[in-house]
Amino acid sequence: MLRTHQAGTLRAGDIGTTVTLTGWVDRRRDHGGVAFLDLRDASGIVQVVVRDEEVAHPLRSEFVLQITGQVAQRPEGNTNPNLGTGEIEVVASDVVVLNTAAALPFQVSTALDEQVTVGEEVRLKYRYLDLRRPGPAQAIRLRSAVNRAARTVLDGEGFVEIETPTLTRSTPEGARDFLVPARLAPGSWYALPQSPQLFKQLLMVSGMERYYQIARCYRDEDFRADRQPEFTQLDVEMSFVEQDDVIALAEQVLVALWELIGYTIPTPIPRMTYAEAMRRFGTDKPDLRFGQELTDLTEYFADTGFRVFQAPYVGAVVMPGGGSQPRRQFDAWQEWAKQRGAKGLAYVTIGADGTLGGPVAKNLTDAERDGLAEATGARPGDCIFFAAGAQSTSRALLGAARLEIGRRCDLIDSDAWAFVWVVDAPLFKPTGEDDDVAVGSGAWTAVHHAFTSPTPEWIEDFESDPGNALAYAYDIVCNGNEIGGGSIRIHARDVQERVFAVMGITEEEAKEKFGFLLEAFAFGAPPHGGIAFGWDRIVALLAGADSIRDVIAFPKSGGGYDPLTGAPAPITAAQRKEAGVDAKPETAASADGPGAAPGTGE
RNA sequence: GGCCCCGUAGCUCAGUUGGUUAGAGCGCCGCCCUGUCACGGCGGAGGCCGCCGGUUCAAGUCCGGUCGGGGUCGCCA
Repeated sequence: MLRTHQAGTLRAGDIGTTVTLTGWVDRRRDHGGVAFLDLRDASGIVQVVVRDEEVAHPLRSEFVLQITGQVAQRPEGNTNPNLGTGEIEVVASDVVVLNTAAALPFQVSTALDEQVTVGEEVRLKYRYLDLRRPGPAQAIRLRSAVNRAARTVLDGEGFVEIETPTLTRSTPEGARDFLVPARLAPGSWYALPQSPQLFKQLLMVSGMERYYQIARCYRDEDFRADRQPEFTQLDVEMSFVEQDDVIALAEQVLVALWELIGYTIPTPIPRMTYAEAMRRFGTDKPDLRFGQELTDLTEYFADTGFRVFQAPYVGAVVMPGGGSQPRRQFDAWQEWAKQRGAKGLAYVTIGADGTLGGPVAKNLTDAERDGLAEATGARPGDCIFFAAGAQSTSRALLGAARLEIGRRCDLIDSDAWAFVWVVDAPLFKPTGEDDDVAVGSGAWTAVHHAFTSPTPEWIEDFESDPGNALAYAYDIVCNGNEIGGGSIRIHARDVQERVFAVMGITEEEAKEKFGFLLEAFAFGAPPHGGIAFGWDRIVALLAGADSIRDVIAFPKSGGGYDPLTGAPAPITAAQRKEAGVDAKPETAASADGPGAAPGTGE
């Protein structure tokens, strides 16, 4: 080793010891005859005193040094309470420059970490320098601790960590595949997996019984703050289990993770049905850190004369103190709603004396006005926002409005953690409802994925009422973020065929797309189910990061561009030729199979 | 793909109703400084104002387009 001690670990107890340290020059303070260097390594910072001006003068920020010297008590009044090593300093007897450093594109110094903001673009381009800073470095170290904690829990429960291929077959899942040309089979392509979903189910057929993997997944879709083209899941699958078993295991993992930041998640984590979540919060991932639940006013306005409220669904959400917003602010709400594809956002204000105001109020009868505050729970000074129309879109709008109200009115305790399982989601949704690409010829498509089992109550006759059939699936939601989800799978061939039938997928199409899985299931597939956690998002939540980019060592920026390596980049003509990118498929038929089945990704 | 915001020195930003030579802090370079810890002092370098076009006597500033970044809806579990 080039050193005997780590810089940040030295304490008063080391006084008198001769040590050799290595690290970077965090800052330097050169006084002519005496110079102070803040030497930084992974453990922290220690002050080094250099009395030889010849030696100290040429040193610059981020030079890599090897320092030998004696640990000494700092002179009276010169201690630095901001440093763990502030009681002592190292008086250098020998300074070796292990490497020099060019002037930096941005300042790295620990001392400036919280005072200097650097744009994300530069930080990502020089991510290796960014990671020298304590904040970004801490996030990456936390991620390592999170991985370790999960592995400890799963190893203790008898799970087997198994790697699955990243070069695989393009299977019809929800998202677009990343494709890799196969040099040895020009015109044929590998796909990068959107998730290890199919492989983990095969491992259950293998009798592994308990599988997990910290798995990289790839989806070629547009990005968001919480989305990257490659991302990580903690992927888990178990045999001979029911929903409660998977949930119990998942809770063990989550508890272990949040313990890392000193929070004990109360278990069991409460559960809510999908229907209840939609009814009360207008979303399948409710943020339970605050109230302002939606009110269903469909019955209330059943006989209304107001045209706008003569709709299949009328609902409302209350904005506390919103009654005094200026007109301009209400116009902004209209714009906000329109940006979400709504026609607008009707509202009623409640004056201090309880009289209703706003353009909608005069369209209501006296009776409708009188009972409104009570029906919605609104109080004087509040305002009530309404959405009327189709139930799903109206609730979605109110749910989004609720979140916006929570933010604007500061109703959300940012230190709170609110977990909930959302269970009993519908098994199918009508095709075309959200402008989905129609799958096969069916009127229905899977909400989760095509291998999700109906709940035990529905398994016999989900065909009779596909719209109300429930999936044996569960999502774990934290503070309004879906951080994981899974399901009990179909293991019986006849059930699988019946599900495909509802979705309008013919036997031939099923064989073409997931024949290998169906074949495997013919050889004694055990009942099984599992879950996948959105690892990047979970670590981001634990780290208090705004973006999952903060918890990924080398993330991509918008457009899938990596500012550090410059990927993606053009390839040479020779590479093109060798890769077979331009090869023409021999038959058009094989490349033109049935459409994609949605939602196979977990 | 739609909408919103941002592109000025290495970094973070200011730049008036369009008006001479585009500024600040930090960083960088040189010199000085023996107890600092965001050390200090003096001096200095550093700008295709993202790019292209337009309006104008005159554009960092106004207009159109484009590229890049961020956010959001679509999309995506």
